Amino acid sequence: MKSLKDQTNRLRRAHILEAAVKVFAEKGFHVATIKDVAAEAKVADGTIYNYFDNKIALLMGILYPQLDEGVTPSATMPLRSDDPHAFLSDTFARSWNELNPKSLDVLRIVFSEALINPELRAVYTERMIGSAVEMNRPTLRSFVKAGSMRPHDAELSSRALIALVFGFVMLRLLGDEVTAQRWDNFPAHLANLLHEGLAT
Amino acid sequence: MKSLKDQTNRLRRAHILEAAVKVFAEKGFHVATIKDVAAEAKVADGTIYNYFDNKIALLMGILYPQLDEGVTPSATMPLRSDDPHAFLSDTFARSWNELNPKSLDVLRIVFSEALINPELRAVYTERMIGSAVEMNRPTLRSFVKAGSMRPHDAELSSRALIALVFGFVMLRLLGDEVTAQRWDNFPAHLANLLHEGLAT
Amino acid sequence: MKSLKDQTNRLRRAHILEAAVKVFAEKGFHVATIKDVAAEAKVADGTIYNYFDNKIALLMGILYPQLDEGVTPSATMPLRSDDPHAFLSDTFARSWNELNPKSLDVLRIVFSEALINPELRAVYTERMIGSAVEMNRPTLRSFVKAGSMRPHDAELSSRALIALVFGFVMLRLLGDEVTAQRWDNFPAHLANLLHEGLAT
Amino acid sequence: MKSLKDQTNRLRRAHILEAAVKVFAEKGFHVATIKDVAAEAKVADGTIYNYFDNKIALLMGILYPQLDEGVTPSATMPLRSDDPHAFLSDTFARSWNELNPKSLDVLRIVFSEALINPELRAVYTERMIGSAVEMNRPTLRSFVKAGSMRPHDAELSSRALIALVFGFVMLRLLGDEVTAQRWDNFPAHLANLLHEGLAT
DNA sequence: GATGAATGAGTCTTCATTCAT
DNA sequence: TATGAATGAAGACTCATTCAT
Repeated sequence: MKSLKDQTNRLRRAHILEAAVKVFAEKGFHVATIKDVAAEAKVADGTIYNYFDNKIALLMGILYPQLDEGVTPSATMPLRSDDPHAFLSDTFARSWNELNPKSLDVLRIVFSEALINPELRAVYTERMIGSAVEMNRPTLRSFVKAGSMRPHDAELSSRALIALVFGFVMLRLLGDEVTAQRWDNFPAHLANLLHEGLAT
Repeated sequence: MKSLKDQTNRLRRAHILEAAVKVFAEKGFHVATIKDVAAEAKVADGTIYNYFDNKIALLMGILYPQLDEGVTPSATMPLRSDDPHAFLSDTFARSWNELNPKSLDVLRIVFSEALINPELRAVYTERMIGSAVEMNRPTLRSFVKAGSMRPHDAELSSRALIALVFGFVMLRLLGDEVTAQRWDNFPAHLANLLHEGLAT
Repeated sequence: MKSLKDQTNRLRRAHILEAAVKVFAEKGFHVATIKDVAAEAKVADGTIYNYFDNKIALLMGILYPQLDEGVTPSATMPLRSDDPHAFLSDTFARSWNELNPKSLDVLRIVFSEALINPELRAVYTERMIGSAVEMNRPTLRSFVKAGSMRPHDAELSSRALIALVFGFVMLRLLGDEVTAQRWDNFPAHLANLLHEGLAT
Repeated sequence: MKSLKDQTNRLRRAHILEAAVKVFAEKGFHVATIKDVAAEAKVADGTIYNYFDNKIALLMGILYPQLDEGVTPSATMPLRSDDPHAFLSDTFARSWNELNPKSLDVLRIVFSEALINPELRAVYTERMIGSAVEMNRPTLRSFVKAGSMRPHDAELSSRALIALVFGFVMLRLLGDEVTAQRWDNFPAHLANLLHEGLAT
């Protein structure tokens, strides 16, 4: 019984969150109204307040699952750490794999808001960037140590990997057409670029 | 006489815009109020409307000078295009040179707003990304043609260069501490990274 | 169920309109504030916007029922058209019958606003004056044709009838005391005046 | 010297008033702004305040000359009081003579404002209606006494005369086309109508 | 729990008025 | 005296939130 209620509750909550993601991504958190979200979710305004304390709680509800997963999560995709090129390939492939339309909508909301909301920024940066760095830096260091990568500052390079992903996300979210059209070509291209360099 | 009034007018306009940049960067365009901007500029609310039609005109006033310059502008910094490594160094150096605190504030505002405002996005993307690509792609292609870079898709690589810059801007704006602390190390590091690659 | 909500809705709407009539008549449309109307209706400011799009919609809400009726409407009062004197008596009696305090308030608002608002003027004039003329002119003509009135230009006379009514409305609205005190004597007096003339 | 200054002062004042009449008649007193009037008069906003205390003083400046004259003034047009029909003719002719475009503009402003402004209404009614009645009633009474008019309540008839004029002013101001087109036919028509009546 | 009308604090914007030049 | 920029009070309108049904 409790389980059934719980189930329904969870579903309705998720349903509202999904509507919120859509609406916030389209209009922005501040411009979108609770009425907009309610209309999208096909519930009454007041109903939303049965599942979320207030408008900001909606935003957090969108943000936190994302935080729980990290930006390069999913045990579903393995990450080979034995070979530098494979590692780079896997890193980008994983990120690209995560970047489906839904998560891009979420990133649109999160980026837009985190840029100007210090609290959100603090939470997000620590979790997302932190966990991404923790994932890359040790591996890069181990490659250098093992002599399979040339000596370089892994702290900086790990940031470069993240920056590349963030940068491409921005290019997509800002509507760059080439980025969108050739989206699937980038993981391999970037892996090569970083592994081989541009020099002859 | 006309010149004097014009001068004062320009100065006051610029003064208000500066206040707006500060306030919008701190609170975000939608959360910041005209009263906030007026207080920061130490003028009355109504005075702002002597210089700008409405709140959105303030945003555009911030945005357009930026657009006029492009993201990698400044005839002040030359860009050597004879040598691949020099070109990459100059490219990043130039971008980093542009990214002073004031322009980062502007980017904070523009990114945050462009992510959720299609019109702004259209203008910004076309101008900023477009002009940046026009700057990189032909040079990359000429290097490949001349045999001083290994063959690669310049369309993709030019996006990668821009994505790196955008990505690092995001890392800074999102408050990543390492990025801030080691900010000045990145241009050289990135130039090397892209030129030599990580392979041994 | 729908009927109940509809009913409440209509009632509240009418209640707000009534308050608006009172307030607009007292202060004038432009001087009266939404807060004034809300206070008179004993609702919050925002509530008014649940029933009317904006302040002008309130004005139109006041105006349109009036327009639907015409200035000399009401099937309740018959208008004898067999005898000239009876016709004149009925015409004025009818108008006077319409001119209760509530409709005088409405006329105060409409006249004041229509004098300086071309759109309102166009709508009002066409409907109100037009329908009044359509009512008088044919009858006057038929009386002339039948020989029960002396020959005269019915186009001009029909305007004179309307002008008399409008003029007395103005005298009342402008606060002329004699007009107010002897209000009920005018229909008969005017009918005689126009029928017999002043000549001996 | 003083006379010269005085002269200039008077002229400028009149110039501003003229602009105010035009602007107020077009937009209405409350909708028109001081800036509108200043633009029409081709002076700066502040200049108006050198000649008038505030916006309401402008309105009064428009109104008072009107009051000083009364609505049926002008010693220029004689009013024959020996013969009923001549008297009626002269009365309407005089009124019509006063109703030039400029004074109609003034009446548009005054009527619109007096309808909703009790103070203005009090002043206006007392002066305008009062003086008009003083002009008609005694003459009507004398005609009755002399037997050149049939017995009737002169108090009511004098109001009817005024109401007719006011009513036709309203018909014009509200944009009735027939009234405008046949404007000059009304004085004679109305004099006949009231003198002879409509009866055969 | 769901609903959606009511609320009223908060915002943008206007404009009469002032006053330094 | 003329000017017109600065002022800030005031008003239309929005919308997150509450709560009676």
